[in-house]
Amino acid sequence: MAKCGGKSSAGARAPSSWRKYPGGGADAPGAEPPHRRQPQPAPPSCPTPPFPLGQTQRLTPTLEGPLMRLSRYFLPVLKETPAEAQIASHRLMLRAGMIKQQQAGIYSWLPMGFKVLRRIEQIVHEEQARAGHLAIQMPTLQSADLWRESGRYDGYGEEMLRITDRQGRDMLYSPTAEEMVTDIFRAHVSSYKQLPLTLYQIQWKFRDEIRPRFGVMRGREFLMKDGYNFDLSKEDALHAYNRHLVSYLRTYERMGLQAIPMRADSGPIGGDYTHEFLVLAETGESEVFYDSEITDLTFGDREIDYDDVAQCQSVLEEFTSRYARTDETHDEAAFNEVPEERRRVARGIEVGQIFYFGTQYSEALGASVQTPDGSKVPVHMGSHGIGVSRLVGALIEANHDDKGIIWPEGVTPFHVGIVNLKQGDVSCDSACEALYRAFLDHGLDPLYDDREERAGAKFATMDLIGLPWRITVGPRGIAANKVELTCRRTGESEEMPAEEAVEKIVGIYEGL
RNA sequence: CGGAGCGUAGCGCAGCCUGGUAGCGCACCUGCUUCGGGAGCAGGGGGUCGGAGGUUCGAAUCCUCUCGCUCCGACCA
Repeated sequence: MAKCGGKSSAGARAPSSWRKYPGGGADAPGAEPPHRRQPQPAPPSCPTPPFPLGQTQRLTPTLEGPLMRLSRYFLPVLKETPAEAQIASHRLMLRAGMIKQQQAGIYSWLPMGFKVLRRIEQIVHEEQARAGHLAIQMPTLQSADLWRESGRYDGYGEEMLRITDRQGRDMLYSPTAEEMVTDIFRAHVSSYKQLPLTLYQIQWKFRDEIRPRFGVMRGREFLMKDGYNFDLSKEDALHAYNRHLVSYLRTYERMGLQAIPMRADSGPIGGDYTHEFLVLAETGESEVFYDSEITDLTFGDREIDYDDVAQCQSVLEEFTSRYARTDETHDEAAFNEVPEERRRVARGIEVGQIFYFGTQYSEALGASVQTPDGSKVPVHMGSHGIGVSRLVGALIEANHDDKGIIWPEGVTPFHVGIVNLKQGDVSCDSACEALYRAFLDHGLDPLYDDREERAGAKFATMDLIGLPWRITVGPRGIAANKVELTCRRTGESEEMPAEEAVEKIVGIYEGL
């Protein structure tokens, strides 16, 4: 995204264009339809669809249904830790068979890792839709000419991967997309009446880092949600800025993460108009300084009207009123005004960033609109990024123990693991099958460990891959009509009838 | 880009210094036993020793070049 000088920040990547957003992704169940301008009254005689809307986009059974049995799945777990992995998330992602490194900073995503990536994407899409933003998809390969127009082709430096095609045309693998989205805008928008507009995509990016490390946390190829707002005035653009801050708070919280907005380095632009979102973690790359009161703030289930300027402003003020800065912008004097017992110095992982940068690109690329008085003005813009692939690493950094990953319910690749302790035993097998089908019927993703393995191996695998809930089915319990429900995070177990366990798990996920 | 290190079976490693035609653990395959926290025994399959060139009767081992990866620093979503 675009600090003005051309360096950018924010980031992560997401799987690409073929990924399906059933029902349009945006209107996920529970998400209000995106009313960007005026609410549209429903067409009077809209026929009732033959199936309940929203249901089709629940999970992905069509893609993976038959493969949720571990015996048929592809989950290449490792007992030993590959030598190159230094930090917990990298180690655990390799051991849990989520990723495979292909080159320095470039990874393949194996089924379970890819599933987590898609869960994160789904949340991002739903929250973007809620804020009224529109999903698009731009190419990863872009023409150098567009970047010459903005002046960034020569300015960007070695981080940009430059490619030449067979005709000798200069191209590049996009590290960010201000130029291209502005090109789209200028081609199709010419009136203030078409504003405000916010377009975003979830797309793979490439930055040729000198030294990739920490697995997907600092790769060269990464999946990122990058969004761009177009507004008539600075005032409107600052509302877009606030709106993004609010929607980002919601987005991270749904993933089970606390990401603290911190005043960031705005580069040559100056001003307060950029915030980074940091997840506190020992392995974070940034040193952060904050008032401990900031970590008590949660978004909760408060109602937000994203068109309400005052409300978005007040949320921003609430979440940015305490001292919270990275080492880039740290101000020792201001920090010292925080009561000593509340001063915290820690480390954080940057999982997102928002900017307002004004008319830098709209002027360079000629993106302007006509105002009511007939004059032509360049639009005010901002850009915003969420590091989707990086978030997978950050989530694990923030949620693991010595046995493995502990997924928050919001992003877990499978909602529940079913462990059959005695494969081949008729009563155990049928109890597991019944559980498995019951979860599928409720729209949940179960992972059924039906392998011919010993109990210890199955437990170790479940602990490693970190599903939040495990149901253990053994001959002992089945004789008493009981299964065991275990919480991965606390390790607590409880015996209960299978139906009750299903009910409990379903209840937990319905409450999300 | 500066400094350091490593490439030997899918993974983790030994062998290299002191050249003699490759080994261990895990994983994998077969059988038997075992079966609520990564089982035991027996048998078995799998390796252009990153690549190229050189020295030598002979190179995983010595020399040169090269490619890849990792770590520290600088940098960074």
